[in-house]
Amino acid sequence: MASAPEDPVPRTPRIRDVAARAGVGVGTVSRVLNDAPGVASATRDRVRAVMQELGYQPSSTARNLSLGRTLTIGVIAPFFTSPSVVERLRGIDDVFGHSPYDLTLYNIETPAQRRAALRRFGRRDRVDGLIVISLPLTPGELRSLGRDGLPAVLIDVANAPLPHVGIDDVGGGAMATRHLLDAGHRDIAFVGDVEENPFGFASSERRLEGFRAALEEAGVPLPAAYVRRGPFGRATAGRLTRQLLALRRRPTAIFAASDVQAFGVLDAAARAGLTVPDDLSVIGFDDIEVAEAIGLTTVRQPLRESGRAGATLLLQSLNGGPPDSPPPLPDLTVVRRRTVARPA
Amino acid sequence: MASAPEDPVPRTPRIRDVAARAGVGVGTVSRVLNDAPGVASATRDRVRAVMQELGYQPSSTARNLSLGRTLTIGVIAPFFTSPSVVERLRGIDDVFGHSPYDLTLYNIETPAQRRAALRRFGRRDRVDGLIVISLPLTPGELRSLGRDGLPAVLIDVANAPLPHVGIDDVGGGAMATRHLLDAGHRDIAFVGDVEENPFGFASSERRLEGFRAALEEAGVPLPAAYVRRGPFGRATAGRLTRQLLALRRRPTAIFAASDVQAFGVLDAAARAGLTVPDDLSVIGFDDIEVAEAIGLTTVRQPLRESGRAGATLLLQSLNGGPPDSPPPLPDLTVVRRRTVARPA
DNA sequence: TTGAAAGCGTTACCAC
DNA sequence: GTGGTAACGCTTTCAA
Repeated sequence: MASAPEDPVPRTPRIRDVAARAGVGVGTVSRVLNDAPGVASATRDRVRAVMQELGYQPSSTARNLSLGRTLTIGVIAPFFTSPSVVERLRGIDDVFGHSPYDLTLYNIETPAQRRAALRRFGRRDRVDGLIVISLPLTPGELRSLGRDGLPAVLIDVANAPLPHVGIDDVGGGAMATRHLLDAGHRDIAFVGDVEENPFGFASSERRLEGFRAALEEAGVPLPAAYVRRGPFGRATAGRLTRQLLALRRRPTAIFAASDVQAFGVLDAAARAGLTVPDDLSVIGFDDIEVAEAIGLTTVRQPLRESGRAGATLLLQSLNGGPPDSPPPLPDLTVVRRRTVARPA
Repeated sequence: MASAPEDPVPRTPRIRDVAARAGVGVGTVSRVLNDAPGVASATRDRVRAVMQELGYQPSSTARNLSLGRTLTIGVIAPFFTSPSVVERLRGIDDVFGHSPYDLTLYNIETPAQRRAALRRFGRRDRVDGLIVISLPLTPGELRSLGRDGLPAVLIDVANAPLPHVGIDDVGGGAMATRHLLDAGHRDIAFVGDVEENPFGFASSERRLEGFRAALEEAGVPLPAAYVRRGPFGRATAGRLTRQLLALRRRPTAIFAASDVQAFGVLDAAARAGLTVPDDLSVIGFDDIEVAEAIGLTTVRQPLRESGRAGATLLLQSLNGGPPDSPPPLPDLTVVRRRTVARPA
């Protein structure tokens, strides 16, 4: 039998449908919805039953508008599929995965995306909080964040008056360098990121700073040609390494500013017919998951923990907590594997 | 000089502030905002100037409520940091990264999270569309999606009346098996996922099906003990492999249902003092990025492309397009590297 | 070309 | 305890 014309068109029910059907006001339904006190338990049950019957689900958009919050956290990260970022994301999810907050990801691969993301997120009403990974903010960006009072935390960045979590890149760079020095190397080169890049990555430069300092402290000279920088990536690192290996006085060891770049160094060494670590020692930075499989000696930094720490910090300020100091991260350590040996 | 008491408290401007200041109605401002026709260009310019001056940014929540859309896409995936999922996410971002849509990620690691995610997202007003990766939906879940008419696409799942993109896992399993057969192996074992798991992964079983078929076709017997299944993961795969290697008649080759599991097989082989591929051949499935570094022979499936295809499909239906057939994916291929050889 | 006003679906305040 | 109603900030229709 076809439905009679007076049948109401079935549409997703609103709060007032529930109210009408239960014979109460919308206010009461809202109270039931939010487990607010001041509703007779008989009424509460009746309303609940109607909700069930109608399959009612509140509109989160409307709730957001009314409450002025969105229950979502924005995460801005460059190249979110790169291993180190994925690890940090995992840490963030450790914290927010069980919270009522959703995570909206914003991947940055071009300066235009960066601007778009900060414009879109830099507004209190789209997200309740912001986590920025490895992207130093400009003064202007900071200002616009501050204006809306958007809670934000920075991971792997320290250039700001915002709470942040990071590691001692300078110390880590020195640590890697000393490991090479201790193995007896004196001709040590560096492969890292370009100084000025559209994203403003800075960790490579800080690690280089530690590298220089450790060398100087040990009284080991550093030829200018031993410092090679290029756009982040495995392939680029390989190219830079080829230049290094073509030098008259070839380095016996290379410090790469990241594991991904270290893999590029390894590629180039293999292509040049060099055996690692006999002919060339290599040390990386990060200790991403693959590093173990490859046997890469590297400086381990607590990636996942950094995500967790940043997320925890944000959650605190979301809960109106005081700007707590960031929870301490595990120390950097050199993980000895199979790519560093004494020079021939 | 302190600001006079009559100074308005600086708060983020609303549309009516712009309207008041520009001496127009909010309707006009809205029209300017949306580049709608019917505004004198002088008025338009004036309004634009005021927006600039006030640093006005429209509230997306309010706009969403009014328009009945959210400009966000929900992505539900198990273990979103696992390499194959990350690759698919990358494909999804290829498509949506330049669209006005935001991507909200929902990571599923427990059955409770699964329920929570589908409840939260299975509602038209939280997201405009849904992408589900590697998670077969129950009839009930499908029904609730259908009711709200939420556009959804499935990746790596094919159990539903919803548009989906996937590969021929059965064929891929057979392909891997034939590669081993062609190398001369006759004692071939399988390491994969448990049949019944809380997430309902099914690709492992389908690959096993292809495995069985290829063996049967070649007239090669398959001892029951040669099929080992356990919870997904590298460590588990290692344990299963140890059991396999302890068998009286040890297999000379192992087909792992995924690369991650193949790494577990490799781990176990190394621990047992076996050389790969001399003592044991291993083939995986997926061809995740690490596979190349490790030299793992494997079946390549187009992971990133699958994400792109799924996202494209969703974008089409979001734009009110017809339920187009999914764009064709590249074929599966066996990538020969260093873990398969003739049996001793 | 423009302004006023009625939605969009909640929450929260104020009476009763 | 409960119902009515004014926000929340925008879009869109209807008149002028």
